[in-house]
Amino acid sequence: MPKKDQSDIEMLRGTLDMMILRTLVGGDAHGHTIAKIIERGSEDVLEVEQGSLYPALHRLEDRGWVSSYWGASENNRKAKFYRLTVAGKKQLLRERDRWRQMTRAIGLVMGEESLG
Amino acid sequence: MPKKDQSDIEMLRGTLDMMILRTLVGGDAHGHTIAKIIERGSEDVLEVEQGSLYPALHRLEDRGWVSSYWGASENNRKAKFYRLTVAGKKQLLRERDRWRQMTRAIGLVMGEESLG
DNA sequence: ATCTCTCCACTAGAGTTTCTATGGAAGACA
DNA sequence: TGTCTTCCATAGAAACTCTAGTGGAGAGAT
Repeated sequence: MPKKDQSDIEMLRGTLDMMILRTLVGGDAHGHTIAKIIERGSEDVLEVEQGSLYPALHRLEDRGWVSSYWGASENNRKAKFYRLTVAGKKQLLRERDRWRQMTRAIGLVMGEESLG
Repeated sequence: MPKKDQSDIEMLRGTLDMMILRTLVGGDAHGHTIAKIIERGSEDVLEVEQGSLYPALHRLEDRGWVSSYWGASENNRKAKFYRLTVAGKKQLLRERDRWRQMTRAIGLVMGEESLG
């Protein structure tokens, strides 16, 4: 497995929570599945480490953006499922708008044209 | 002055260095000017705090992406000018490509369509 | 001359997120 | 029984930005 580049780490900051919320729009899911959906959805460009994923899920639950319950996974293992709350949906829209505004602003600074 | 939102902070992570390097493509500049160029270039969406800017400049210099020299500013004040090095130009291209790849990947996950 | 404003550089400490590296429990299967 | 895979979880380190300051020096007004 290739070593993660530092720039990857930094550029992903703050986007994991948003992508988790987005994933849950498609229905309740547990951690392992959420990670797979994000990874495959990004054409395997993004990697979701467990050490990032679970703290993020707990963070989202603490803030009330998601709720959780125990159930059985597709493979019949015990798994904690997460559900997007009403507040979480609003948060997702806020974060998506913010993401668009920020990437647009950075795009303006970086310029659309070639740098030589 | 409005309080900075946490999401702003996170989404800017890792992009400041890239934007500084990009700014220096237009010619040598000192810290104060670099900040203004980025802020105005982003239509004042981005704010560059001094507490972020100067550590970033020192970081870039340590890594060899920029070099520095003392001079006089446009207002005849003492100012430390920064110049993009050859290695810095290569780094800028790497970071720009990475930025494009990451934003594209995140865009795929977030979906282009409305969320309702 | 002195005061005040603006420009310009710099630093310490706190806060947040992510990483690496583990540990552990439980079903599937040979 | 033993091993593989799935699934959850945490500790400690690393990195960057923020807030909140310090300090100096030129410019212009009084």
